[in-house]
Amino acid sequence: MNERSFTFDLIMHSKRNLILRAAEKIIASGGIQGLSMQLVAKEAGVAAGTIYRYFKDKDDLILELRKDVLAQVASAILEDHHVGTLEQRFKRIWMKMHNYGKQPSPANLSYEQYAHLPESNTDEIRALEMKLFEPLHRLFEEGLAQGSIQPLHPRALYAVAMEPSMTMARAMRRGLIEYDEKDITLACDLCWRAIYIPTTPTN
Amino acid sequence: MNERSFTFDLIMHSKRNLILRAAEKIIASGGIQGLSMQLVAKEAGVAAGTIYRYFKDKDDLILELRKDVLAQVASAILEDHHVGTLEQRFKRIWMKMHNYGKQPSPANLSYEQYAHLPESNTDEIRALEMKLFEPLHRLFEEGLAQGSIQPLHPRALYAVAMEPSMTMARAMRRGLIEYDEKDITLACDLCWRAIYIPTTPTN
Amino acid sequence: MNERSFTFDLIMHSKRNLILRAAEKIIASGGIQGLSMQLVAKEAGVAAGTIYRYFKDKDDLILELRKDVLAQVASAILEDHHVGTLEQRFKRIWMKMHNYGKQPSPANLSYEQYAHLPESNTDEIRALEMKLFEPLHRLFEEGLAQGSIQPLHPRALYAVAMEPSMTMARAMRRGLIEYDEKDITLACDLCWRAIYIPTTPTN
Amino acid sequence: MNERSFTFDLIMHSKRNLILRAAEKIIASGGIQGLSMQLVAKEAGVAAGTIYRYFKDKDDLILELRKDVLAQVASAILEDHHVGTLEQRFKRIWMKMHNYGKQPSPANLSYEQYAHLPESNTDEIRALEMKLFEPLHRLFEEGLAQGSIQPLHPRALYAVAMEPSMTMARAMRRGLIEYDEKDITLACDLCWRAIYIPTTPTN
DNA sequence: GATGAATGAGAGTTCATTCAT
DNA sequence: TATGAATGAACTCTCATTCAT
Repeated sequence: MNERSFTFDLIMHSKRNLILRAAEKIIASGGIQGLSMQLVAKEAGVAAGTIYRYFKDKDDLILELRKDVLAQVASAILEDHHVGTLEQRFKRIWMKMHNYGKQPSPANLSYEQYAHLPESNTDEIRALEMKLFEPLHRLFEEGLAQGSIQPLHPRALYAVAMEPSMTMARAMRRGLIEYDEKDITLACDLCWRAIYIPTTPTN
Repeated sequence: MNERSFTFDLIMHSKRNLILRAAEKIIASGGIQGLSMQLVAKEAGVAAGTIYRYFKDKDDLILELRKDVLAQVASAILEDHHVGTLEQRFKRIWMKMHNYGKQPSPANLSYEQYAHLPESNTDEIRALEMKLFEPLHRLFEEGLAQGSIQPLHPRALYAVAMEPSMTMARAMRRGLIEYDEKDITLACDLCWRAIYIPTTPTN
Repeated sequence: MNERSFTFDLIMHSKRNLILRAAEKIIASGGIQGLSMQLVAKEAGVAAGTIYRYFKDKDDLILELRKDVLAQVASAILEDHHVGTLEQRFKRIWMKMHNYGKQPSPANLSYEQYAHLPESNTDEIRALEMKLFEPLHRLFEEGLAQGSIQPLHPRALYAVAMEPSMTMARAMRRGLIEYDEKDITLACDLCWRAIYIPTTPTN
Repeated sequence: MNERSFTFDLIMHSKRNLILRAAEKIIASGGIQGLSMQLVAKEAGVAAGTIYRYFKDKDDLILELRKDVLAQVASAILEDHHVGTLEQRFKRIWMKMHNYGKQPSPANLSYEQYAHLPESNTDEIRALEMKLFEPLHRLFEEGLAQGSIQPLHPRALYAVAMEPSMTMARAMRRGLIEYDEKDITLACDLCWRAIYIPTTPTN
């Protein structure tokens, strides 16, 4: 049964994955509006009916894709997140986020399509987000605990210091502007200093 | 011709506006996905065919609404933008943006639906954005000229110092968190200090 | 407004009727299973979408058709129902029902498709049935009141004395058997005598 | 070959039967419309493809089920059909039919789904019907031969005297009415007297 | 024999758009 | 100008049937 299960899982996973990747690609280029089940089927090289073996309906496909992409983003951004000082860790995440957000990959392009859907920021997504980005959350908590980060809610710290990374990446990707290495480094540093509280030597 | 034109314009404008407001409301509550021409017609109290007298097609309606909403946002945010010191002007805009972004008005709710549409960030929208937010742009340029603001492209300055205002507003509106007055003031101040360069006394 | 309403009603009614007749015809020849909205549209000579202006969905179309056909049957059967003695009235209805049930008209053929649908014998249909066949019901009630009909619930009287009329008609229509006039008259008479109580002369 | 054949037949028959019972149950609760091959497979605990080993296609499954159910009904109704006088035999069948028709068993509920399908009253079904209900047919023939039953075709006799039994049973099952024992007995007796010719003593 | 994943035609339904009034 | 009935292409989803395992 092991052998069979294993093969089964591989096939299962591969076809499911095929469909997710196809949907991701379509959303990346045409937005959620452009996502039709026929198109996904065609892009994935399966029959339309097959999609429904792996996903309950279109909404379910979108939800699962969202979770999948969220995991991709998190894993890309949080690589090596625990190495170094607080500042090093923060800046590494900032830069990885920036570099990830800059590229026009399907995963990244589709990512920003989900964020602003009304009604669809379900608890399930939020809980997953919480779980996946826990290291970032913890980084802020640590800083708060040792008094080296401004006393704000982690989400506010994220808004002030991290969101600019994505915003700038998006602007670059869209060709609104071109930054050189120096500018990025400066922006990253400014973000860090915005929330950092230098320990004042007593004397 | 004047008299007739005037009346005509009024009617024209009122009906066109009726349609835009209806579309705005629908997008605010159901997203762009939920926008159907029949629904707009019903909400606006006109016949479906009438919409096509004022807008070429659905895409045109959305584009025009986008421009309309952008103007609303700009005017709400940039009120009194030229009064006071650089810091006062910056903080006034930051707070207005935050307060505007917090409220669940149709204009605001529909606003974020447009931002991330692929393919549709046309030059036309960008040019309009440029024009409408010119005061903010000028504020940064002034600071750069007098050396009191970090040497970054205005768009980067916006990303670092302004975007957090909207991000926090959105989080509040969605009930992800609650900030009190003090937190907002602190966040606003941190954003300002992130890009501000204090003038060093010469001695 | 009268003029317009009138025209409107005519058009409204004519198109709605066109669709009902098309559906009736299709059900008559292929059963409810064979009823597809595309087919109805084609048969009625309208676009598929048009059906949805007049009927909420397929179920609604079927329900409305059912009501329509029920009314047709009732009016055909109950013509002149109040003329003559109890026996004459009973036998007239019996014969009309028989003659109606014999013919392979779309209305009649589709009629028997609805009767045995599970779950769909809604209160609405039952109430309509009650109302439309009220004269028959009253005929039984009269006979019961004057003691000239067997003391059974009207529905039982219907089952015993009327249903055979339809059953025989169906058998003829399906070519299972051929009756001549004499047989029908005999069967009709037997049905009447089955529920009739002769008034016994006192002496 | 005998031994193997026997086992084979048992298995064959048991699986085939499993499928028929599953289909019967599904039709009983959801009508023929609700019958899908995947549902039958699930209910029967076999794979979808397996059904096609025992039945050519869906139509064949329905046809075979129809025959199966017809046999069930006939055997339930005609039990002990040859015991007693003509009247006793008739009334026994009438009552059995009534009692069978009253119960909401899968077999009975699915039975009435087939009766009114157009196109499908095939000669095969008719021949089987003829064969299965032959005892009832013979009962009528006997009565006709000895002049104690009205001179009508057996099918007409069935319509006049037997069909009411089923019609009343259906009405009870559907909750349209409640009869007590006395009413049923009366109805049964009326049906019998409707076709019975008392032998007139000569002088 | 038995499985059940895969197929794809076809179902019901929606909706942007047109056009006679 | 304004209407809204009508259109029909395109949508999501189901399901009878097949076939490699």
